[in-house]
Amino acid sequence: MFRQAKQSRVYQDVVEQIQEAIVTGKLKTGDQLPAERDLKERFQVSRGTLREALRVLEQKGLIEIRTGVAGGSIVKGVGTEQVSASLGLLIRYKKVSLQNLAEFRIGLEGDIAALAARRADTEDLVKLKALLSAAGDHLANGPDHWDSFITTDEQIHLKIAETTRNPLFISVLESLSWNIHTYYESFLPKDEELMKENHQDMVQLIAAIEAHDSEEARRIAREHVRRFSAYMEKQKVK
Amino acid sequence: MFRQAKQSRVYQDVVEQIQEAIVTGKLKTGDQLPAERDLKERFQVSRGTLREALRVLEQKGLIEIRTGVAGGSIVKGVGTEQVSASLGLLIRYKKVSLQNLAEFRIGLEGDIAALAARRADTEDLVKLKALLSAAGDHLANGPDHWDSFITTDEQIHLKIAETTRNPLFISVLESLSWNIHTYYESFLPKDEELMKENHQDMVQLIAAIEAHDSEEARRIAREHVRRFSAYMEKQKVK
DNA sequence: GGTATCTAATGGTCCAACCATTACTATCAT
DNA sequence: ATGATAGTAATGGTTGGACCATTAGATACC
Repeated sequence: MFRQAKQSRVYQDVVEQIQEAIVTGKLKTGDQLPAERDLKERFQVSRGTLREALRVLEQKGLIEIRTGVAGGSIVKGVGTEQVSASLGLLIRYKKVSLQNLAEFRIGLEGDIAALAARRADTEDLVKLKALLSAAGDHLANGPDHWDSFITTDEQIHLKIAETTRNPLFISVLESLSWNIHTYYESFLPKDEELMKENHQDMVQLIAAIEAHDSEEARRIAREHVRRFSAYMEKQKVK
Repeated sequence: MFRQAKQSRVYQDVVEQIQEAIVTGKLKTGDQLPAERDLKERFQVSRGTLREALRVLEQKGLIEIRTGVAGGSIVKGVGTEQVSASLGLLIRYKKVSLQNLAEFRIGLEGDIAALAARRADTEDLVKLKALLSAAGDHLANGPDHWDSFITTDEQIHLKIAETTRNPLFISVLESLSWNIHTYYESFLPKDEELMKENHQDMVQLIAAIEAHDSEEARRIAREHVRRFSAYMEKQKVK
């Protein structure tokens, strides 16, 4: 019913004023805030208090702070990084298992593929095919290029997510990929046979997207993630 | 290829040490950190620097700070609040539309329903039916109880998510619901006919879950969210 | 014309003091 | 005894001032 009474913490007021200016567009991405010693005068607070406010804004991803002359706080706008970061923290804290991640990802990538198949335009397809061909090259160039292959493979997944034009799909997938990479890297497939299979999946998936066959795209994507995850699970047991 | 070189900002080091202790479980929810004047000695930093670190941790939702004797920093653990908050910022900044939310939710709830149908046990079904019956009562009691109906409806959705036993589904759905409620509350359906329809959807959905018919559950859930979202979109235009 | 050095502005850190809030305690009136 | 009241001390919140570290631009030098 009621919210907690407003805490009269000075720095919080400073945070709100600046945040509001950014969210409402009075401050635009790239704009530079006055120097700390100026701002402290304008807000009539001490420098320490002002700095606590800036720390909070930085943590929210709204500003970026650089040192040196001509340094200072520049406005970053609002991006998806914070969603990814907080989701990542949640994953680590809740000790979300590889299996949980995989299960979620199967559904997510399926939905993404289905939507992408409906919305892909020529430009999307050009970029996807370029990535696909790059991945194929890396695969053909032998074991030394397998890391590049895996990186490119991830880029393909991300590009497909971008094709949905929906920032939610993009940032959630980003966060998931990042977390899998960071915490389960050692289980990633380093097996040539499997990588070839993965590559074949991608070829088929992109073909389905090009044909705007959304249910087929969903099916392929789900099967792809499922196989990939099963392999990782097997690695883990070893 | 390379990540940005580690910035030698003292407060950042303090943040990482405390955050690591929390995430790895050395510090548990409810634990109290030493007083600022103690901590500053342990980390060998000034009080100002320490406070910047605490501000960041507070912003991340990892600790809560209370004033007064016996006050101090207490560990909060990691919840979905931060994910919700950063998502909320994106919504306000107009990077995520109601349509984006709806689209994402259709996929998510479909996957959740399908999984829930596979995993629901007797206990889950008992709870779901209890909620369902409560929702039916609220609906029958007239307009004064419509808010209760909506609340109960959300609880049903959440309970279904819990039935998946996967914290990712639960957290993401929670975060989504919270944001829809907060930023699009005025578009929520207040129409009796529609609410009855929603309730019917729930009856069917839970029946499908009980029958462990996962694809049918998915279909119903998707259709349900789709209709619900379409109504909200229409309200918005009005 | 290029290179090295200096300069000044800016963020980062530290210190010491005092204010504001609040759980606990001692006191006092009933 | 008991309940209200005032005092006390610990804790976070804020302030002002000083100095350090970093860096873009100006200057001097070769």
